[in-house]
Amino acid sequence: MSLKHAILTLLETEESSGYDLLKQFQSRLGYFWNASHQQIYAQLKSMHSEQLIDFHVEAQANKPDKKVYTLTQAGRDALSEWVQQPLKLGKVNDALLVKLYAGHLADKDQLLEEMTNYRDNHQRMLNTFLAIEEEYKNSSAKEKKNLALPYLTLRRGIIGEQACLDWADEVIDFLHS
Amino acid sequence: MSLKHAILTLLETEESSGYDLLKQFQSRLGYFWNASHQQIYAQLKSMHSEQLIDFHVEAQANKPDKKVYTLTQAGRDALSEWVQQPLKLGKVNDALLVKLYAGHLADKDQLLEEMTNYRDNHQRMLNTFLAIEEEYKNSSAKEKKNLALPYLTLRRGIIGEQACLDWADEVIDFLHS
DNA sequence: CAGCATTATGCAATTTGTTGCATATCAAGT
DNA sequence: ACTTGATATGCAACAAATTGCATAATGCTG
Repeated sequence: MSLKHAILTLLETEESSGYDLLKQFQSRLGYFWNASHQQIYAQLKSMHSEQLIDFHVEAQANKPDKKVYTLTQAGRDALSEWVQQPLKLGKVNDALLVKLYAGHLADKDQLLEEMTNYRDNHQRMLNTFLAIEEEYKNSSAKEKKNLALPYLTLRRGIIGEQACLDWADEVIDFLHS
Repeated sequence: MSLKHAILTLLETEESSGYDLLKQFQSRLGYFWNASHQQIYAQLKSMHSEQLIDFHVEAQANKPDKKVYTLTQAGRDALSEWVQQPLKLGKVNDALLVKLYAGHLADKDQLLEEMTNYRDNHQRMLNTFLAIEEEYKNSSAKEKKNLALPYLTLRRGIIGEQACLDWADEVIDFLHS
């Protein structure tokens, strides 16, 4: 049940609507968490009923109203308690690897297409992350200090995506041979 | 619903019991799939009711009996159909990154412990994978050809674990400074 | 021989996540 | 005017995963 904690973490930095959270998970935080809008709205509802978060409705010019959520004290407490608990190891479930393992059942062109598609996706993510890294590098010393930990999570994204690309190149090379 | 396909893939290579599958997911296939024993046994049951797999009970000396599952023709068909379908992008849910993002709420020593623990785990995985790679490299040309695709999935493990270690070192360096 | 780990299997309750559907506002293009 | 796309929210049915419990045989260690 860690979507809860991912949301608490984001709200701790800044108040957001469900839609804001969705967009963050889809873009710059895509590396460490993914969730659908249905999941997010449902989670926000249940967190509100647990009084971990509060909201107010904000009217916007040129856009529909939104519900902006903020942490309550209980929410802050729950987050800091969670941060102090040790984690168990994360699960890996990578369907592409399963598919490649069973790849003799598909034809080479299909695998190649899947792999180049995979490579393109990760290249796109890497570019996004590198752009954010540039922003960070150009920020003031004070900002850098404040953002040091988020920056390290970004580094995970960059290093991980680079690894994806290196591997994809190996596989594509093999499939071409 | 891809545990199903992961299991079909493994059974396509060799017949196995639920426990065998569990052990594979925990060790050499840990990189690409994880599942609990409850999940595996339940999945096998449902796949058997769908007639994708068959089993026979095998008595063992010095160990409890086991149910050894094999693919049926329908199972083979389902697998090769799945391999031919394009995948959607995998989800990432990395609680360690969430925690690091919110790391200012924990104390440095705790984060350090979490990170060194993470590093150790991934070092252990990397060592396992490297040992398997050695085996592969020492196998015959014929074997190498047969195992080419599984070997590429192993490479994903190696490259990915190395990336984990590189990143962990960056973070640990930072936390020490 | 008592206690613990490993092998081997499973059920039931609950929590999470997915899929499909539904609604509504506003901007921009055709 | 009409359609498409982005913003913004949500419900309901279903599938999948987690957690807790339960059983049973065997091997090993003290």
